[in-house]
Amino acid sequence: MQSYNAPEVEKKWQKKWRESGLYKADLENPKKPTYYNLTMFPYPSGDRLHIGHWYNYGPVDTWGRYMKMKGYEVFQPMGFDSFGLPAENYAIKTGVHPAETTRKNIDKMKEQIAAIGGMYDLDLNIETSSPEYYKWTQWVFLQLYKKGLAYRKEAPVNWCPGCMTVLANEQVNEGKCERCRSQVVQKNLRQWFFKITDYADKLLDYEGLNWPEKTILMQKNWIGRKEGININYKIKGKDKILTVFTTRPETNFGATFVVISPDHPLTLGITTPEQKIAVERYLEEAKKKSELDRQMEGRQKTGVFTGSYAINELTGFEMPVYVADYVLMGFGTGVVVGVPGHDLRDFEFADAMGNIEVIRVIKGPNGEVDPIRTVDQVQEDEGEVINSEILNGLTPLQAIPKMMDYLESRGMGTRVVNFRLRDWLISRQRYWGAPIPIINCEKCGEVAVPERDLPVVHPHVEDYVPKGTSPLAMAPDFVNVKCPHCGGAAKREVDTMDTFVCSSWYFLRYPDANNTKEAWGKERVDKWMPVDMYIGGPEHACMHLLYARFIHRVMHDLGYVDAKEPFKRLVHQGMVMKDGAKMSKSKGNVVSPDEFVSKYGSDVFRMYLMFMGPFTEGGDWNDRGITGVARFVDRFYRMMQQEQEQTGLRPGGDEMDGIVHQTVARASEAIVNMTFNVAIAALMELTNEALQKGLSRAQKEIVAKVLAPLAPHLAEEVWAEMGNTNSIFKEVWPEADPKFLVKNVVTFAIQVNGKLRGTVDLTPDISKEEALAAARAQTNVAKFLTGEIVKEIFVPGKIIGFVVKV
RNA sequence: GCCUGGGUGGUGAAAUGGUAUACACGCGAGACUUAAAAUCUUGUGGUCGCAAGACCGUGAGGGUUCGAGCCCCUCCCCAGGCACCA
Repeated sequence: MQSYNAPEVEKKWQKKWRESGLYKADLENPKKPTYYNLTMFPYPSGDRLHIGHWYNYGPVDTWGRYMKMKGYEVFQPMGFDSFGLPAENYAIKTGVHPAETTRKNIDKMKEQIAAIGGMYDLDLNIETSSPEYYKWTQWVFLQLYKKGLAYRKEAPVNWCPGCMTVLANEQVNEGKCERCRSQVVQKNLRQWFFKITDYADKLLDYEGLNWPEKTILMQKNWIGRKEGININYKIKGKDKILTVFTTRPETNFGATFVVISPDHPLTLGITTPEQKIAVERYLEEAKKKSELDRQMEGRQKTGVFTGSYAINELTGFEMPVYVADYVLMGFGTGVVVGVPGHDLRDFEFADAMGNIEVIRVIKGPNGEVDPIRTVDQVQEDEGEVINSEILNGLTPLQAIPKMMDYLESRGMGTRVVNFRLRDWLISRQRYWGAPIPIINCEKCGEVAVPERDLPVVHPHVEDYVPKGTSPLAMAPDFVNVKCPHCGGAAKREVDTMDTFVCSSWYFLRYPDANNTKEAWGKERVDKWMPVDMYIGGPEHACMHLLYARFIHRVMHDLGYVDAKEPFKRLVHQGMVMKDGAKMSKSKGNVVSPDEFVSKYGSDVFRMYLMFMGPFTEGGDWNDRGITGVARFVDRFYRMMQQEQEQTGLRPGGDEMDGIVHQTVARASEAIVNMTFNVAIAALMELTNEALQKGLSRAQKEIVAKVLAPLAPHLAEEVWAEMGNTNSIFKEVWPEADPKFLVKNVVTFAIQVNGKLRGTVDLTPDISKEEALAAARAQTNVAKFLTGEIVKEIFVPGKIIGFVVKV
């Protein structure tokens, strides 16, 4: 008997698969139902593939191969997200131009990915930094621009001093740069934005999507839709009106102050001469405060009285108007009405100011009606509305619509919907990104580059180290152009696009990657979109996955693609950690797959990663268990060889048919659930059994097919050794035949008062009476049936139970 | 603080309300071997017991049920997300 030589066998099949076109889908004329199986494309890294890549690409390929055997035309492409900070930073570090390092890294990475032995189509040459690709990224920009969805404005933006560029809100985490962890500062800059807020409502529609609830929830929270009402308050003695946004108008009888944001345009206008100096000083200080300072302050409230009063028309109460930096200009109207009795922040502010009246308008949990004095008495929800005339006796939930109707009918307010989502800031002051196809002409102003002039070629610049303004500005040939409109002297936009723009449409390019006339052909793409399965890390929930949905939806609205949503089913792989921490070079805890792959082979490594636990959960890496999978591969190979060197083993009989078909059922279910660990366990059990009892050839064929998606090389090898000349991946996934799943003996558990007292082997279709009798016959059961039997339980095939009164 | 997931042997982990701990690692014992490795066989939640078996056991405490890892309530811990968003 010959032992299994993984390195040799794996190389052989990888070559054969590549040559036979196993990795290719018939994109033009798929003859089977299409299945677009996609993993988030990687950025080209100078390092070797890490465990995270394998943890992702192995199981995705397993899924793709499974679907292929289920009869689908599977399209499983892979490209490279090659513009952006990782490539650029790598270039800065090595001192080699990013164009060069990117090229080299992609070529190297392609080889490594091929060595996994996945059926990824790597030949489509999708690289976001190639002119053939970014031409169409620029085209996408122009479509948005034409629709008024790309615009430029001066606004306070997040500036990362480490990366020397602005960042989108989504890229700021706890006030720090998502990438380099530098403290982000606010700057006023004129920048390009995509109007993703116009799509806020559309993006909240997840109908028909098979996505993790958690991801949907995260996006929903990020979009942050809030229904409320804008209430107008007159300023006493002034011809000015302050509009506040609130979602809790039912507490308005308890409103006793108003707070305006320091950034609000009316702040100084409503300040009285006596308060002017104090307010101006406060505004100065607020401006100086960094994000870090604010975090240090925590919830500690500061503020200054403006000297003005807003009139609460409901009560006639004259509400002092304060300016305070806890009120953000970016949300609602930048003005807040304070109900200190029923909002924690409002109470904290009132408390900090000292002389603000607190009125109770909701009964306490124990029916309290006395005034609220301390923070822990503040009652934010539930209860019964009191001291509120028309609303008395209602719950807050009932009172809200009534109050809104009331305010609207008297012209005091208007219902509005607000979102937490901000527009997507896409300009970057960095070198390695797609140029924004805009020309600034002194005469004509902002002019879009005509589509026929695309691509705006990314200029070669030697000094690309970030300085705070785009390095593209250092290329005079790039910057100075003729205005496409008037022919006069003009200058190009020098900022580049956020790489998330590049990655928000690449899945539309894959099926039509060589199209030179359009970004994609609609007919072709409609055959493949939406992506049937999209797999990637959960960290993209509110970035890539939101941006991609947005851009795709815009393209849908413009008629370029039929599908509304880009990703039908979404799965997040878990993260592989080491000693409870993220693997990173700085921590020095990076585990390289290479030594394991060369020692055990790709199949074993892939299976071990899957066997560690559920795919979506990831886990802590340790190499102790990999021998178990390696042993399984040897045992499996031996099991498959046994027949060829028949050693008197009985070719599998009925019993093995049952086990084989049960394995088919269990493994199929596990693969569909992405719990590959369970599928592998099922095959291990079968192998342990079959090594004792032997398998018939028909049984072996079934078993090889079940193994195929999990250990493709090994399965293909044993398939060939059985004398088959076609690829096992051209075979149809086996179905569990119910006739083999029926057992003629099942073990029933016998319970007395729910406690296990014995088991008994019976036919599955036995009658209740017979089963109960058989159970009673057991001495150990009879022992516990001393009292009066009040109930007898019979669950066919499973449980025989007695309930005894004690 | 709020919103999500999770807490099961020494370890990674299985379990449509029905025999908890499948599968694997590790460990113990044995076989093969001059020996070791590899491989094979076998045992392996805890306590008591020669055994049959009994009792306890899925983060803690309650509840529903003949029966709960699973459903309900309260709490603790861990991970992820959001966070002065009105």
